[in-house]
Amino acid sequence: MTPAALWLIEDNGLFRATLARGLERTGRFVCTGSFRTAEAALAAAVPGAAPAAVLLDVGLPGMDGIEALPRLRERLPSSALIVLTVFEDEDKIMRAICSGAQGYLLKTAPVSEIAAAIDDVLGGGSPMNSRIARRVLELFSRLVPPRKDYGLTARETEILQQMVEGRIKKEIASHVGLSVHTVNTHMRNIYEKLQVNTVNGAVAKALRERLV
Amino acid sequence: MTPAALWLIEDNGLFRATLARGLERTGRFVCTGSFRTAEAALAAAVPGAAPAAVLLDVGLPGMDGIEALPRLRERLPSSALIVLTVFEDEDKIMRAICSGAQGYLLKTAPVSEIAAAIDDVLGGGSPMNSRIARRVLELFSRLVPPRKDYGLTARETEILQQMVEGRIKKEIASHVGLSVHTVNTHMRNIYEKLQVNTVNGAVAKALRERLV
DNA sequence: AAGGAACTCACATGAAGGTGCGATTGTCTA
DNA sequence: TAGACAATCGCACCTTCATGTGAGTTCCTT
Repeated sequence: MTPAALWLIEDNGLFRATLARGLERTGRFVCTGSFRTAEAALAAAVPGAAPAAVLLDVGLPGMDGIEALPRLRERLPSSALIVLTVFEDEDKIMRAICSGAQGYLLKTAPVSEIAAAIDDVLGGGSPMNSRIARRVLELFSRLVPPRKDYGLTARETEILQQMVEGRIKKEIASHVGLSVHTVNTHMRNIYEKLQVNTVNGAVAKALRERLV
Repeated sequence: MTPAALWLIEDNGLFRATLARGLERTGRFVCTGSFRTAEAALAAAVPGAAPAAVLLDVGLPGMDGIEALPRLRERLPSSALIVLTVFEDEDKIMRAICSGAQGYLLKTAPVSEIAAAIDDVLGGGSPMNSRIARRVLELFSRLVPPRKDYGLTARETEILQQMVEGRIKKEIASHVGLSVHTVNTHMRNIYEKLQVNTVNGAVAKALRERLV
């Protein structure tokens, strides 16, 4: 099996060289690109020279690793993008995940582990720390939540939708073809059922719990 | 450290007993509940007797493990729910993830590994197979829309968050330690940047586009 | 036929919000 | 050094909202 082509994007020259040597020594990889900044890598990212995987540091000078992700993805659609991090900032990693990286490795991990993880990614996996995984799952269940039943009637749901659209009572009334008074009454009932007492409370609850 | 209370829900009596014995032998766990069906576990799930974690087989007679998840979650809100699977059916696992399980273990894994994974879950992690993780990430990047940048400043974002919490200007002011006037001004700027002109419009936009 | 639930409309009042028109203070950066 | 921008605070005026209290209709179930 021929070695897989890798790119490294990492501002620390020593770490970059050490990692490159360590990975090449496994015989499974060859570093065809070595960049100090995301800008340099983007400039080199032309079709035809795409590596199998890109190892990308998040803490880069100039363009942030997270910012670079979507652009790299655009220019290297078939390369696996793997984020290297010191794992302090979970939020950064969450943003990286949303930007379409395939793997998240700790810079502190031994080379053998990093190599195994790269293989894993190239084989269709996404190795990730279990704590990160938990964060992902939590975000996930917020995206796809079990919608509770507050016993809203059809009319109430309709008006709640209008509220979520950002309309005021008057507008809702004319949209739905009712008097403001009626809309007012429905909103009271919605408030009671959702246990809130402002429009934005109701809107927040509706959107969070996917009631609409 | 006192052992963590576990429940096992698994129809195969032999496997259940073997697993229970193996886990208890580590000294870190004690099996306080052992059920053949999800229905039996649900009947026993009363407040006060909640275990630290529940190990739940997906392939159960009667009520499916996946169906049982949301109900268990409802009755045992503070227990970790861990799915045991033979890992053939990724789709089942995806549905389990959407139902709010915290961990996914292979039934074929050695007891030591299962024990380590339970510890991991109890410690706030979610161990998962890297192939599953990839599936999750793919689904994720499809669900999460690219967040637009409205150029909100740090302060504005902070106040927008408070708005989403349902607080009124006065409350926001005291929470953030500002005068109502300042909060007012920030809200105006938020409105302009988000192209809205009511709290609930801003809240709706923030939640929809995940600005907060 | 009785009862309940959903839906409709109305008035009034105090609280909260939206907006026009100011101002001063820092901290960057061209 | 001038200018841009974020952040802070202030007043005034009108709009919109929340809520208490009422009542009439239709439709479905018991």
